[in-house]
Amino acid sequence: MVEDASSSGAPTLEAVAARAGVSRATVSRVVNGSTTVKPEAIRAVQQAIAELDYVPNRAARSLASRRTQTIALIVPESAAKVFADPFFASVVQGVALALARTDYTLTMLIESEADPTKTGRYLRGGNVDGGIVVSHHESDHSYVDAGIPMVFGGRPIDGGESAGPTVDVDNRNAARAAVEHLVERGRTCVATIAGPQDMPPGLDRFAGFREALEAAGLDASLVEFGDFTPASGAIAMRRLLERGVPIDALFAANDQMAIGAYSAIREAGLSIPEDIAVVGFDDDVHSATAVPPLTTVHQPSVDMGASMASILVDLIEGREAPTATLLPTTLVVRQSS
Amino acid sequence: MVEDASSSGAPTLEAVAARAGVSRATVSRVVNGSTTVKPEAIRAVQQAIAELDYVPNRAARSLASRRTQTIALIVPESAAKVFADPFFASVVQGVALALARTDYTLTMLIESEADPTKTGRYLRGGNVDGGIVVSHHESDHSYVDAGIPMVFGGRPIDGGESAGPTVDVDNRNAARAAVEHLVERGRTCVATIAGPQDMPPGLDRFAGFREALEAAGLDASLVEFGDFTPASGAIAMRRLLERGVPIDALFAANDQMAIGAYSAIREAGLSIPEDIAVVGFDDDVHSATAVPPLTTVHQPSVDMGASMASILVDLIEGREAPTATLLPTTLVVRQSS
DNA sequence: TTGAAAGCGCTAACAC
DNA sequence: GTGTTAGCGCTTTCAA
Repeated sequence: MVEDASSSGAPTLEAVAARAGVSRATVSRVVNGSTTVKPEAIRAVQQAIAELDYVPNRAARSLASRRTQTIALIVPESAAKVFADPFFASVVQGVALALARTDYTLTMLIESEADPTKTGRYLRGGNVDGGIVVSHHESDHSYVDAGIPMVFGGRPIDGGESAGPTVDVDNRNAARAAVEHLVERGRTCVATIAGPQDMPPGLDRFAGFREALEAAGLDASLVEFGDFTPASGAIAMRRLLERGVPIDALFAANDQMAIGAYSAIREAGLSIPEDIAVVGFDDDVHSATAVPPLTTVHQPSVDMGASMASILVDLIEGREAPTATLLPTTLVVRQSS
Repeated sequence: MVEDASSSGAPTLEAVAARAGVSRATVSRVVNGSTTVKPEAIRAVQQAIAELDYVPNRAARSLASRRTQTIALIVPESAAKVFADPFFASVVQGVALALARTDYTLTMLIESEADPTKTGRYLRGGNVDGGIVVSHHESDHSYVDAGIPMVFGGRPIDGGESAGPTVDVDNRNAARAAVEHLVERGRTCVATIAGPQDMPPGLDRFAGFREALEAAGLDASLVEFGDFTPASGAIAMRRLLERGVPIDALFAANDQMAIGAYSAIREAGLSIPEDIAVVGFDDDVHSATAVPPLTTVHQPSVDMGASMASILVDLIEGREAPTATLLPTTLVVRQSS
């Protein structure tokens, strides 16, 4: 179906102007919602736009306005983890959904391990208006001074100044509350499967664990480390059990490791929660349907993504934005504790 | 740090040309790998590019060349599922990784339910060179004739002509093999939790289930439907058990529903695989660490994403590409069967 | 093999 | 309020 015999590709602003009987500038004004246009002109333009099925060309708009209306989502190449981890997946989902309601477009930037400077150069090349970083594993944030606004998920590694606003949950206090819950249930030999200690969530949840036990006067030496994967949780749990000391509760730094621990606990012929009560962290999709359903710390992951997106948009558009946003967690008590 | 006192923002091609002592056209040729440039000129330009830390401006390039070097990843607004589903997450990961090795950029397009035409208009607006569609729930693919190449994950709904190349696994035969495995293990009362029957994977896996049982002369009426979520799996399993007829095996149309079924089976005081053998589909991250580890059909999800990406790039660049790619599945036998 | 020049489709002063 | 006029930074004929 040919819309306009004289045009070859998509209709241009010029075609709209001609059809509406106004100048290109006026069409541009209407498209961009300028208030200084006569109502009748607005109507004429809108009708022409509809008739022609006109869509502004992003590249041209961006070139002329020096804005790209594009936001980069920066994920590490070890993206396996980013997407396999339901928590990150929800954060991404939150970002994407929030942005879908704006005029911004999301582009995914995988940090190439082969060429670590690629990401930074792309950001500095004026191709995006801002960036969202959803991992903290690396401390080499060479893109921090990309000259454009950046928002980070999770607090920066200690010592590293935050390069921009952060959106996070209070991991330490949330972990502390989770462990206190175990203590209140009468558990006295509480172990933990901590996360990697080069990542803030790993560090902070571990700190919360220790705080809770020390406050209760309990031993806090039943510790093994995992890398947030189910398999690492299973391995860590086996090591804890092999110590041969009594354990009546476990705090896992995330749900995936908790689920991994489930299998090790079962292998050992122990039952949950009778022999060992388990609490996780994240409240991912699988925790509610685990057997038994997992008590865990719920993080508002979709909201975190949405917050990051809206903070970034505020920054890009020159509005004020909080430099550190802490979203509330809640302990979801199910049958594992 | 000011690289070049005379320039304000990022260095332009013009600045590179000046520094290298050549024309802008020559710089453009070098950047785009033209072979008709003298080696010494190439070197001079490359050095200038390095010194200036020059990055081509995408918008300008796209405007002039009428190519965008951008590929859209189109996901339904019910993106909750897309990202919560580890299978889709891996597919996306495969797409992203494959594209990271090319000059193409991935932009995520969420199909707005509020304005269903938005996606189509964006695609038709010349903003991307091609699109990858990773869901088939909707039959309204209004973007099929967006005038740009499109690649689809999974075969189209019956009747709907494929609007472009598809990448898929042979769901029917894979399901059939999974069920045959149960039959070979001596199971005779095989139930299934099928997926939604408006989605090809749901349909095809169900068809494979029936085929296998009919070929074995067994009853194929133990069927309940779920929506691929763990919760729906649990509910469906409960309904199956409530029928009061003997069941000694279950084929779930995906792992998430299989895991959901696990809890219903346990609630009923039955054990896996002694009382009921279970086989899933997808081989997602959790299946190996489930208790017991789940026997399942492994899909090469990352490869599927990568295939979609490379097929799309071939199409965009005018190369031939297969219209239907079927990737191999393998039955991973673990302890649940 | 290289340069000059003409746009790509749009925005943004600046006049009117 | 609206039109005119320059470009935004790059690619791409066309000549040389």
